[in-house]
Amino acid sequence: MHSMVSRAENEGSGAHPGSPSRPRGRPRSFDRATALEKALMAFWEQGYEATSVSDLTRAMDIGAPSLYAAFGDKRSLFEEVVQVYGARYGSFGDRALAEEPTARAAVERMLREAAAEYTAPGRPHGCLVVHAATNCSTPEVEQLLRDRRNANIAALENRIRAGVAAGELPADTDAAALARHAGAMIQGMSQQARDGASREQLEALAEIAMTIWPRS
Amino acid sequence: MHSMVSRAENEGSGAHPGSPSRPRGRPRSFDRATALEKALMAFWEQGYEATSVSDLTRAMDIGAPSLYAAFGDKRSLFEEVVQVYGARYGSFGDRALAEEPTARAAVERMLREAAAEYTAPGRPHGCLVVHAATNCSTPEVEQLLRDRRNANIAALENRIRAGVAAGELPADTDAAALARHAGAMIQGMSQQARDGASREQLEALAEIAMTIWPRS
DNA sequence: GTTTTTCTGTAGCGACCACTAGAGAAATAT
DNA sequence: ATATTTCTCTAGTGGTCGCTACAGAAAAAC
Repeated sequence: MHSMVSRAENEGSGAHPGSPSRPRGRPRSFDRATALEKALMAFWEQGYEATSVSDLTRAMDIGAPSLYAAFGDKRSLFEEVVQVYGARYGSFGDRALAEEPTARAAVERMLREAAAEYTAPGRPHGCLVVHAATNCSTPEVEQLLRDRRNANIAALENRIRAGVAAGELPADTDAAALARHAGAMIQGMSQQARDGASREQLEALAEIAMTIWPRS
Repeated sequence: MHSMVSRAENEGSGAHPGSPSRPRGRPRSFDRATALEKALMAFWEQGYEATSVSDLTRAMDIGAPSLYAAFGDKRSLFEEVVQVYGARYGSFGDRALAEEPTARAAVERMLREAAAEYTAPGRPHGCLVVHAATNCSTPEVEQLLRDRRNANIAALENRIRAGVAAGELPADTDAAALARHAGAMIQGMSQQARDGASREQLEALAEIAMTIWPRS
């Protein structure tokens, strides 16, 4: 009888009394979004398997029963974390694809932003989606992240195809291969960021990678 | 205390009596090299953390005490596995660097061979060194593999510098960035192989990556 | 043969894993 | 006030983790 997501989230702090749809019983004593952010950082830094529920309750500063009441179980919490991560930290790629006028400019911006995102100070380096998956003994989690990576490559390919159709790239451009190359660059840069590469090193990498593109 | 590597390895089966330096007591009933190969496959497929000692004893078909007597502990066994992996499956890069006449040809061959190696049938896809590390709760193991990856990039850079010195590449070539790019390609291809990319897809990727190089 | 050395199988160690029952505390509604 | 609802805390569940003590089996040396 797990209760699932029952309440209406209480977007703000929700401490003011007399609120329209305030639930009946004792309100929870921690901020759900803040706790979720702490869980995100823990998973991002250590990966799914290596982050124990003890780690999570310590990082989120709540008891285990509170965690299970608010988020279901460890895997549900992680899936919610991946969703928040995609919206908050992993959206630069989609933004570049949507906003830049040409595919080449979009990919160039994507690679440059990845260089910055993956080495940003104050948070774990690299990409949570790329790193939290490997070494995972729970197949469903592994599949979840694998699907996301492949979907990103498919999105890249679609954007490149559109560029070809628009005449900004030669008609014989191998869109699938170009997409895979960009995907590999992203994944390789993520790995190297974990291994200590600096932002400058990754930017040099991104610049070089762009020279494979046909000149506009 | 712990006996470490005491015996002289008994290269062959060692079953023939009257051998010169046969040890005194009961000989072990399994072939050490075969068991090590089984452990290699298990670690390669699942990663370090996700491969339990139970998994290992089942794959190697020996009891836990035999495993500990022959290999020390789980981490020692893994370190030996990494060593064997490097010699047996991870040497194509070093070979390409050593045997090809130019740096460009070496990297091109390295990328093409990676496409084949990382998707070879009958064994796990991708690179053990890249994948067995992430999500690892044992810092020493993580560091061991990180050092190996960075050493590979350093080797690439050295080879490229030599190519510049030999006049096969322009004097202003950014050797470090070229090396990082190739390293990222390798790591990205490894990741994509894990995610289902075919050999043909990776080969197309490698071919494209080579166009960044100045034409000889 | 006996003695010595080493391996193998059973069985289990303490520690940690993800997870939860149950009781009391704290807020609501009436 | 009382009754109701929900959260939080303590404590502990069975399960698996990496690892090992111990006894018996199997080979060597003598």
